[in-house]
Amino acid sequence: MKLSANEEYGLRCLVRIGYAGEGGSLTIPEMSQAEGVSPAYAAKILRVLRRGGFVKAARGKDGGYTLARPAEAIVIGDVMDVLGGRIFESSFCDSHAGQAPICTRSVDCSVRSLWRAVQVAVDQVLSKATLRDLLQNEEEMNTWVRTIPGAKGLHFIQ
Amino acid sequence: MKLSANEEYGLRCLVRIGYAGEGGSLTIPEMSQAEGVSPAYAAKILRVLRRGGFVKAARGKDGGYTLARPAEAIVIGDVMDVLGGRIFESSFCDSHAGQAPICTRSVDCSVRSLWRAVQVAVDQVLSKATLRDLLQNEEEMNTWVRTIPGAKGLHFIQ
DNA sequence: GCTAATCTGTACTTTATAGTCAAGATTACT
DNA sequence: AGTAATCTTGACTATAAAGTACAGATTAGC
Ligand code: FES
Ligand code: FES
Repeated sequence: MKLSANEEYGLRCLVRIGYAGEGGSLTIPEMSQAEGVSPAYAAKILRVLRRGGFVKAARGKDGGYTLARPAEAIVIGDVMDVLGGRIFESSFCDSHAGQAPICTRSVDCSVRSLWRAVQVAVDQVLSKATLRDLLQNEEEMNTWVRTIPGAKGLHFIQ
Repeated sequence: MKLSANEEYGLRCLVRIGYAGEGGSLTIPEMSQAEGVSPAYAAKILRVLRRGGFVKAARGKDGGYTLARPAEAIVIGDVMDVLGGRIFESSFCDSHAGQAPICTRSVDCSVRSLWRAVQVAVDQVLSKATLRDLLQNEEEMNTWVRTIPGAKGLHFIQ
């Protein structure tokens, strides 16, 4: 249950493109230098974002990447699904069922219930965040985070 | 941000040992058959749980694994930390900082703020769950999940 | 002491993820 | 048309995670 490199870098790249604004665009070399990764790797990450429909690319001279939609129309939860999949896929329970009770027939399993609760908790945060929310500084973002309904416990974020 | 195999199997194994009750114990071959994994792999998983201090092992004939503490004293959040680490480790920001703004000096980063919010949301669920809560069937567990403060949105769990 | 059942530790192989490389396709400009 | 800047793709290598193999150590019972 760690963030993958795809998720970390992917979201950062998307934020950088968002910062470029409406008309602005970012090239692979620019992204590479900004994130401190190789151009080839930046290209690979940006491809995932493009195929996910979050950014669009312009080829040729003066080309680059730009947002495919306004920042407020890009839900971070959707981005994360494309970059790194879901925490809990119920297919795991089907394919990894054991012999004895608990998970056997994938029915009546308290563990699965817990995984779903965790997934919902994460979705509550990520489905309410849009790229627009991330295009602000950390302090403003922390203020925003406190507005998430059902996330009262976040008050200890400074 | 997927569940790792360690986390999936590790928690299942712990639940099975918990089911064995106070005096009861489970051997590696038993666990192997129950979970449908090789004995060697079951042993590897159980070692992690043992070194985490959640179960204790008895060697020799009539040996096996048993809980190191009462089920209600085992917090699932602690178990998950041992099995799969945290979602967001701030060390990532330090070691993977780019050149241009946003994450550069690991200050004033809205993305990091979001990761922290996700981590807190997960901790809210996992820090309130004990092994005792998992030693019941799925329906009872779903009822329990709804009692988590700050997780009102979980009502759509059936 | 011997044996069978059990856990323990290290090293190995396999598979998935992370990251690189090189050849090709597109576009703006002249 | 030619050139330079740019994205696109598939295959490649490196590293981490998943899963296996095996020799060794411990204990109960005889
Ligand atoms: S059915 Fe998936 S963890 Fe039990
Ligand atoms: S400082 Fe870590 S994501 Fe920005």
